[in-house]
Amino acid sequence: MLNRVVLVGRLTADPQLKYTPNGVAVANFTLAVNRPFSNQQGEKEADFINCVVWRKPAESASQYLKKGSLAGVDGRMQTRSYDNNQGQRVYVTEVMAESVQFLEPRNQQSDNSRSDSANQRNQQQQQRQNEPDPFAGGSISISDEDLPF
Amino acid sequence: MLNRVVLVGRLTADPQLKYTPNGVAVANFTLAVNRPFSNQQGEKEADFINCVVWRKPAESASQYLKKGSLAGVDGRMQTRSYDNNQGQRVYVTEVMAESVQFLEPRNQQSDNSRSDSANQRNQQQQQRQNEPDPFAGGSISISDEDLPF
Amino acid sequence: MLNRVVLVGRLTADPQLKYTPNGVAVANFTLAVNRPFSNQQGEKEADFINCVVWRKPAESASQYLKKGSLAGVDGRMQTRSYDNNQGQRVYVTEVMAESVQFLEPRNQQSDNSRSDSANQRNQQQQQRQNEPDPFAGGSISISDEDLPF
Amino acid sequence: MLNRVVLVGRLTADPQLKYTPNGVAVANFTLAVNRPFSNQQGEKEADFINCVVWRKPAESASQYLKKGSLAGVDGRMQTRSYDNNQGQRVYVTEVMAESVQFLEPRNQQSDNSRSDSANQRNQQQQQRQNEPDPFAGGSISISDEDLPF
DNA sequence: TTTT
DNA sequence: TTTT
Repeated sequence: MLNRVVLVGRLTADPQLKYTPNGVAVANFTLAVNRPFSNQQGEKEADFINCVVWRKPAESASQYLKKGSLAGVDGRMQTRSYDNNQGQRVYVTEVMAESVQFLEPRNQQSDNSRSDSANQRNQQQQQRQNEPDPFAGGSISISDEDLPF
Repeated sequence: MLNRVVLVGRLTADPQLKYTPNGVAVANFTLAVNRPFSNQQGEKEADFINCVVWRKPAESASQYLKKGSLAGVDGRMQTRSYDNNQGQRVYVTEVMAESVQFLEPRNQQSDNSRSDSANQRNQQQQQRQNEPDPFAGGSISISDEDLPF
Repeated sequence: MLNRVVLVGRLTADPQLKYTPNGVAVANFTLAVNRPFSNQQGEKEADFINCVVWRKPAESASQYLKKGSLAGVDGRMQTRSYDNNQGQRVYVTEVMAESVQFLEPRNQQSDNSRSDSANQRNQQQQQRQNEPDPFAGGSISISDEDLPF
Repeated sequence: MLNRVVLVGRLTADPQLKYTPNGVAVANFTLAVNRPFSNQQGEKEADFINCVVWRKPAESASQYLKKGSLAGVDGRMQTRSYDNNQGQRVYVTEVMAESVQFLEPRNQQSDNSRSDSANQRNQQQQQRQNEPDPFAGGSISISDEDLPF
């Protein structure tokens, strides 16, 4: 039962870092992966692939990646479903990234090139690391049951 | 912009073979790929991954695979969206299979073990091959614009 | 720095199970992977790819696989070199399998279909598991320094 | 019989472009792919993986890549053997790259940052493209029989 | 809801 | 809507 995905593409937005009620880090981001060939109208197309990362690599991704970053992902495809607020079942396919590569040339300068939301996220995260907050992730809906291992 | 997926799993149902208005074969099937580990409730879980194949391998898949068959897929992840009849945008992620492997031990007997729908499909297909029908795929909604190349 | 390999093929011989001086299991086997197309002489060709597995999956591979078994491997390519007894440097490329799939239909009967060397190996292994031998792997040249992690 | 490899690494040297007697382009290069973890001595290690590309992507690789370039490869593992001049059989494992990605940020300037051998190669290549030389690849030992398709 |  |  093999299940392996490898992607290289660019983030469509800054990664979103959250914490489960138990304090486990999860980051979500979408990779835009350009298709090798143009379509019949001669347009360049891309696939937009949702990725999830857990634990340490989640925090690294959130720290080193931002909108537009070139990144590589090695992971597995996963599917799940939930009922939306209109009572309809929604099916989700995403990539559980086991490792994330930062393919952007190391940026020697300070991080002020970072997008605003990335800076904000970063501050929150730093805060969290200094004082392990009992309310960590308290208001978010991800659950420890989604943990891959 | 790498995009590569490799899967081995079992078909949840017989493949669905169709033809575009131009007579190009497309087959759809879903692979159930069991996860390597049990979840926190100790249950075995699986991912259900939708696959599409075009042209010759579509016809082979439809001929050699049926519900429950073990198959390998080598392809790319693709995303698309459409508006459903409630006017909502639905996002779809699927695997465009470039090659499909039949991992079931070659079945030496006649094919009467085949599920009913597989037999039906097969008859249709045979008919089609004998008399290339001008209405081929006439009533289906897939379009030649989805062709990968 | 992505490095990912996925293979499905047949073992050219029974796996070889050994133990490092520290008692860590390693298995070696070669997968014959048929090429998708025939060559210019119309002959079917295959690639013969050396694989290594460590620890638990090494013991499982040695237990469940034998010459001719269909198996899937998910791992990484590795290279190393050594000096042979003629004093020449030999370069080796192999696949470090992180997981091995047994794609043969579960064989319900006893294992007497097993090749002789597989049975032998198996006996040795069983012995080893019963009385953890201080000389384990004593006479073999693999080293704990090759351990992947 | 799946066989899929995806790599991201850096070229250890400029690619070597040659032509078969029939004028088909082949490029060879080695990718250094850093391992994710340090070894037991705390040293960072890398795997050095030989790659071959044919036809158009061979010429692109030779044009856009040089020693040190970050590149991605999507392809298949291949093995072959030959007898060296000491009459010994040498076994070779390499990656047949079906596609090569240039992951270096597009270099807006002229190409004078190119290594000398790259420039030389390039000139030769340009010459070849202008006047399709009857002696193309005349002195090299690669054969059209190695062509993948 | 999409990236360079 | 899910396979052995």
